[in-house]
This record gives sequence, structure tokens and C-alpha cells, in this order.
Amino acid sequence: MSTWVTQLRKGLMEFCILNLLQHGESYGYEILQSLQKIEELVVTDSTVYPILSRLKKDGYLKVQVKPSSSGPPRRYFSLTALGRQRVQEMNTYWGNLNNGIRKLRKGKPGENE
Amino acid sequence: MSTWVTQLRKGLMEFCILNLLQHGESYGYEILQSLQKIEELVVTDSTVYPILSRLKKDGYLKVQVKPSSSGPPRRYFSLTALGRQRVQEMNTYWGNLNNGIRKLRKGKPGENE
DNA sequence: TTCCGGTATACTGCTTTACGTAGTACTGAG
DNA sequence: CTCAGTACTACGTAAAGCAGTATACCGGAA
Repeated sequence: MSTWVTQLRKGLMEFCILNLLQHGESYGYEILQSLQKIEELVVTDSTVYPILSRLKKDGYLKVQVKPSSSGPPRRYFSLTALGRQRVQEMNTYWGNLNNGIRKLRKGKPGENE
Repeated sequence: MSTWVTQLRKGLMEFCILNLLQHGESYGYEILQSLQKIEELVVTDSTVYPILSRLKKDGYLKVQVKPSSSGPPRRYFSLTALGRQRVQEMNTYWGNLNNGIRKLRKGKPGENE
């Protein structure tokens, strides 16, 4: 992966995972596969698991372990209230950021106020 | 600045600066001020200068020093052919990335193919 | 005139943080 | 026993940002 993309992803994978979990609980391995389906978001498990731990530690996710009939028990993660709020804020910021960048591309900022 | 934003910006500031320079040459201090005008892109000079050095070292920018009547000489940066190509690619990637994230938010990826 | 403070302009060292590679480990089915 | 499913960790790397440095010019005070 180009080094730029690696850098660009910082913070972004966390953002993606939180957005994914808005659709309902999921576990690491499944999240990983969901992300594989979008070319620009392909990641490895060593990226996903640390993010999940971090988000849990910070109170954005909660875990519930459930047995799997096809492997070790799954750790299902779901958003806490704090987590839902966080995604909201992140989505807002992401939108603004995109607007900013669009402005930047259109013309020098300040030329349109 | 929230730590998330700091991380999110990795790779992004470089992207922004290259896009800015598509409008014509500019020097560090001026680039800095152009970015200040967009709330989400406010940055300090200690972020901008290293990026400019890096981009020059990698052949994406070229420099031309010109005297200033109000301070030390300015180092004007402008895109090289390679640089122009790079911005192009980055913009494409950025567009795809946004699509991917939009998909992620709409529904679990894979549910719409 | 000389000095001084402020602004324009440029740079660097060090810290912090997240992604990614590589490696480990355990469970259940065939 | 091997393979897929599932989870985790150690370590290296690279970019953003804080804090500090340095130089050129200008306008006002002494």
C-alpha cells in the first residue's frame, strides 16, 4: 500500500468501524470482511482488533461474547450511547472537512466570501 | 485539537497543500494563511514547512526564491509535472474513498450488489 | 540616529498516535 | 491433522503538532 494511503487511513479506520456498527452489533472477523468488500477500505485483522480494543477501553463500544459453531467464541461489539454520539460528531466533522477540501479545490479560500 | 482530528489529518495536509498549489505558486507563510481560512484545515507552520520540504525532496514541487519587501526572502513552491500527476491521482483516490464511506454508512457493504 | 518591538518568513527536534507486517494461539469440522 | 474461523500482540514507520530558533524589514521611541 502506498505510504500516503497508509497515512490517510489514520483515524479513518476507526471512523469506518464506528459507522459500520451503527447498523448493529458485529465481531472483529465479520467487520474485517465487511471492510474487505470496499476496495479503498481493505484492512488486515491487526488493524481492526487494536481499534476495537481502543474503542472499548474508551467507552464507545461494549462487548458481548457469544459462542460460534464454527470456531472460537465471537466477541460482539456494539455502540454505547457515548459511541453513538461520537459517530454523530465524527460524521459532522467529516462532512465539514469535505466541504473545506472542496472549497480548496475550487479556488483559493477567501476568494469567495 | 482532538486526537482523532490530528490522526485524521495525516496525509490530508499534504493532499490539501498540493491542491492549493494547483492554483499557482505560493510560499509557506502564504499557504499557511490560505489554510487558516478554512476552519477544518487550520494548521501551524511546523506542520506546513516539513510537508513542503518533503514534497520538494520527492520531486513533486520545485522552488524559486524571491525577495520580499516585508521580511526574509520567500520560497515560492510550484507543482512539477510529477506533482500535477500526483494531485490527480490523489483526487481520484479521495473521491473513491468518499464513495466507499458513503456506502458504509448507507448499509452493510455487500448488501447492495 | 540608534534602538526596540512587532510582523513576515523560514526551519528543526521531539513526542505522540495509528496503521500495517509478522507472528501467536485456540476452537471446531471434516 | 489440517484448514477455516476467530482473536490477539510486538514492533517499526511515518506524519502532525508543540515549542523553540533564526533572520529580514519597518515603524516608533529615545
